[in-house]
Amino acid sequence: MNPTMRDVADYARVSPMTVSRTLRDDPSVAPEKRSRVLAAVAALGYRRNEAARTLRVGGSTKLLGVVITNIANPFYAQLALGIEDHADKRGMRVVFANSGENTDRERQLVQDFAARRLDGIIAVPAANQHDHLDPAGLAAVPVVLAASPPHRINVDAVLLDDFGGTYEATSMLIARGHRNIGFLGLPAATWTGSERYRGYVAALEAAGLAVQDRFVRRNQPHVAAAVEAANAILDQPDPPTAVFAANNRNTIGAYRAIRSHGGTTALAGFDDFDFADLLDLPLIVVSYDAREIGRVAAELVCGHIDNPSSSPLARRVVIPTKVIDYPNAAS
Amino acid sequence: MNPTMRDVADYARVSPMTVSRTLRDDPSVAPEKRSRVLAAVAALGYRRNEAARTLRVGGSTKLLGVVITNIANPFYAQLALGIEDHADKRGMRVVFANSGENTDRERQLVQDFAARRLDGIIAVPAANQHDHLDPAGLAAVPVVLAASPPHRINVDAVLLDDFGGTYEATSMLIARGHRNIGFLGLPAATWTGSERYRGYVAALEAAGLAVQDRFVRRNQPHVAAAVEAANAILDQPDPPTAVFAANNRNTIGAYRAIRSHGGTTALAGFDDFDFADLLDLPLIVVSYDAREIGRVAAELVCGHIDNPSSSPLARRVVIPTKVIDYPNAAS
DNA sequence: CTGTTAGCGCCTTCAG
DNA sequence: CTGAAGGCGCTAACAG
Repeated sequence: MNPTMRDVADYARVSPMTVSRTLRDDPSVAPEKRSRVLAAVAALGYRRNEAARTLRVGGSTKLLGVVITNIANPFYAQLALGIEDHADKRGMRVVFANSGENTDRERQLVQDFAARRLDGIIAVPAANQHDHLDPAGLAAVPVVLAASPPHRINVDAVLLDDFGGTYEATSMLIARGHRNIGFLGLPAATWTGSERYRGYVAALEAAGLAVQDRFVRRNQPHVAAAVEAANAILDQPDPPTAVFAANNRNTIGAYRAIRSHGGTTALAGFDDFDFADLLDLPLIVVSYDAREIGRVAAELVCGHIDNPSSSPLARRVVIPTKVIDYPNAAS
Repeated sequence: MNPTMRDVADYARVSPMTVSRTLRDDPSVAPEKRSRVLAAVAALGYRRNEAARTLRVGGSTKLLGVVITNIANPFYAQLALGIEDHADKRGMRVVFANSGENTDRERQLVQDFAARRLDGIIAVPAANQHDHLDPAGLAAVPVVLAASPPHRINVDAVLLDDFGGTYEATSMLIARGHRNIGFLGLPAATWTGSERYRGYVAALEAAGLAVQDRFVRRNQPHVAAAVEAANAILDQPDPPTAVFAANNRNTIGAYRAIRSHGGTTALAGFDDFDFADLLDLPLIVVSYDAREIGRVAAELVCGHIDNPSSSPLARRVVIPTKVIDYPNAAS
């Protein structure tokens, strides 16, 4: 095994306490012994066991747990960066875990985090069932949700203006003369899914247009399904002249479908991406600062860590969205 | 504070040992006491402190540390997924930290990981200086490198066929008749940077072509710099008719520059990406399974965890690359 | 300035 | 089947 403080003490011919104090830079250690200890540490390759220290001091683990659905989604990668930004400032490390949109796994993960006594948890819930995210059932570890408001539990949340962004982008399509607009959405059971759909519907209604169910598909779990759904919408008689896609997966799918249909259908979608301005068809996207969401979530959870009594506030922070128009000269 | 095992024991009117045994599913606990304990656990919201348990049992933390340069790079996001894939199978969690291409920070991070007694560390080194990644200086925590072979330390590594992929893609450009081929590279001090350059040079030489320094730029830290470098190459009299870009950042930069120069320059680049087939210019990419790199790295590090004596082998696993041609009808 | 005692939360060992 | 004693590695709280 690794050397312990006892070993160092024996080697330096002092008591473990002197080693402990030296390692803590306690000024009340005689310079001579201090250097003996340091030499012993170097000779033995000793490294203090932080876990044991934490146990004794009753201190925190300085670990932040993050449960997201999929780190490969650039949105979550940015979120992760934002969380790390803030965590780093406080000397904290971040434990990431992917839930894969599975609530059971999400529950498992947060329980594991609680058992490990992480200082706080940031979660992007896979669904609308949040009972397992209640700090009350998680050894009182503070929880902050991202991208979805809490359902029947009392925790903070950092949200995106899903409704506003969708409303604005859809309205832009309408302003450009489109009257029949398709919608590729997310499961209605998720907050994001229902809010974005609500934005689409509200924009249509504000313009006096009716929602046509034949133009709406709301459950495409991957790009291939999105392509298929978009094709189904475009293959109808009297198809829509524009499509709104509720996330990047659907935007990519719609893009492929539109391209194979001649590229004359206008497209708008939630989530910006790197190549949006390099594609060969025009595109409107709803953009936002995902990194900021992570940063704010980390701030909120750290607030609870610093002040454990401040729990029952259930704050909401909404991050704004911005619509960007990429004219992309069509082929 | 959180309830402890003592609290549960008192509540259930048994000894702490009985609680301990019950929580471990030790069959030698009377059903009646067992249910009393379980009830107490539920009533108090008790959760065993895994850190304390680990201390006593001498067990592992079941944490894997990962140091990468930037999780926002899709390559590292995939790598992260691969690592998690394997870690999950073993009930391990993953601590991610970004070094931001900074070796000092990288050292800080791995030392923090060692102090926390993580079971293993996977690192994508920021530079060619690896002394701080030697397990000997890290409380003997096993280390595996990804994407770069170890320099003067004795650890396993999972590599990419940087040379072969670049050679093949460059050769494809040559086969299409290009004689003057630009190169947008990475810092020569990094393994990846020198290997990919070596592949470019070897392909030229194999075809009897001379390397022309005026076509080579090797240090673009972000897309804007890559655009600038590509412009500088293309603005020369008698510019190259093709460009090889050594990573996704450079490919994007080159793409933008080529586009603004009329789009007649052929482009090949290391790293595939989502929209490669949706762009409005043809493109050749060197593709590979980044997730597999992570999976293998996790396997290797777990091998050392299971068998601590197997350290001094310094195995190398090379993940193959594949060249993909995206004809992308030009505008 | 330094060492001793005791104990963080849990579990191994060994008597009952 | 159950409990008491002791200790994992570290450090507060006291002596000296």
